[in-house]
Amino acid sequence: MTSAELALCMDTNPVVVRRTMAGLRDNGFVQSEKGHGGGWVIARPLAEISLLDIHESLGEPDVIGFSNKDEMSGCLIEQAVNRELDATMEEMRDVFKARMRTITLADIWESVRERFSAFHNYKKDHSDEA
Amino acid sequence: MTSAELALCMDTNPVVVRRTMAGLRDNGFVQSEKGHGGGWVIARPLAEISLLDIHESLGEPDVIGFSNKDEMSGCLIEQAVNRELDATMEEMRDVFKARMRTITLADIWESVRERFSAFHNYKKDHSDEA
DNA sequence: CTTCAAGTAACATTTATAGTTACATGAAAC
DNA sequence: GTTTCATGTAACTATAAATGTTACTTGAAG
Repeated sequence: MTSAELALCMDTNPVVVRRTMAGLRDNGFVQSEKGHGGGWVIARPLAEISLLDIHESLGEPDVIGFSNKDEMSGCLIEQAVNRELDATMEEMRDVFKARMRTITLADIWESVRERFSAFHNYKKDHSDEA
Repeated sequence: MTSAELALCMDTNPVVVRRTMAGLRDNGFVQSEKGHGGGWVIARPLAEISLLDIHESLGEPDVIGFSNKDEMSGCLIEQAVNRELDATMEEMRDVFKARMRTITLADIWESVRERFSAFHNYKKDHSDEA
């Protein structure tokens, strides 16, 4: 698919798509081609791409919604609170990574297929109603 | 202490202090008085104020640094990813709350005292050097 | 009745993220 | 080969959330 097509799907801009995909390309998860017939293809089996791979390829944006206002504060109270918060943030990041590591795009795709089947069967079972 | 004094300590603005303290006051953890000699006092023993109490009093700002772009998306793939992310976010929030619940201001204060003593003893032991 | 301090609404500033424009690079089609 | 299509990327703009500020009101003590 081209960046323009992906941008349409994701309701965003082709340049944003390219920026986002750049990290995935650098890490070998997708490939891009210029010119006629160009665009993006997935470069590895879905089962070999974890959500953690993607997160890391996107530059590991911090998954914690708070941070120490001043890491080098001279305030002893602030330091004491920061020690607790730092430990908490580490534990939260570990939880995040542990989960993301185990989930692959193959899992996501399978999850999509299951839901789609359920929807399809529901429609079939109820097609003669009302 | 007055809001102005606290603002100086925290390198911020008196109004910001009042806004922030408002939730703590509404939940009974601090009290405020107007006029001469007014200001803020802590209304309960430090051991009875947990970091979770404070977090909740501050309106439970979300501790997760990411979110589902579109919770009601019709895209089956986005939904599948969101199911995984939602479960992850829940687990991360649980980790956060579990920790914050067990830490009280008394713990923080004790931690400050320990560090201060260590610093004080270090200075005493090295006061005749250089 | 003056002074001090919180309460609060309205506004301004800042910062990070996302979106956009513009142009360069390179590959296929004609 | 030159036109077309698509990525690569820098620079700029817009948007939104958090924080800071101003201005004014309420209420208590001197």
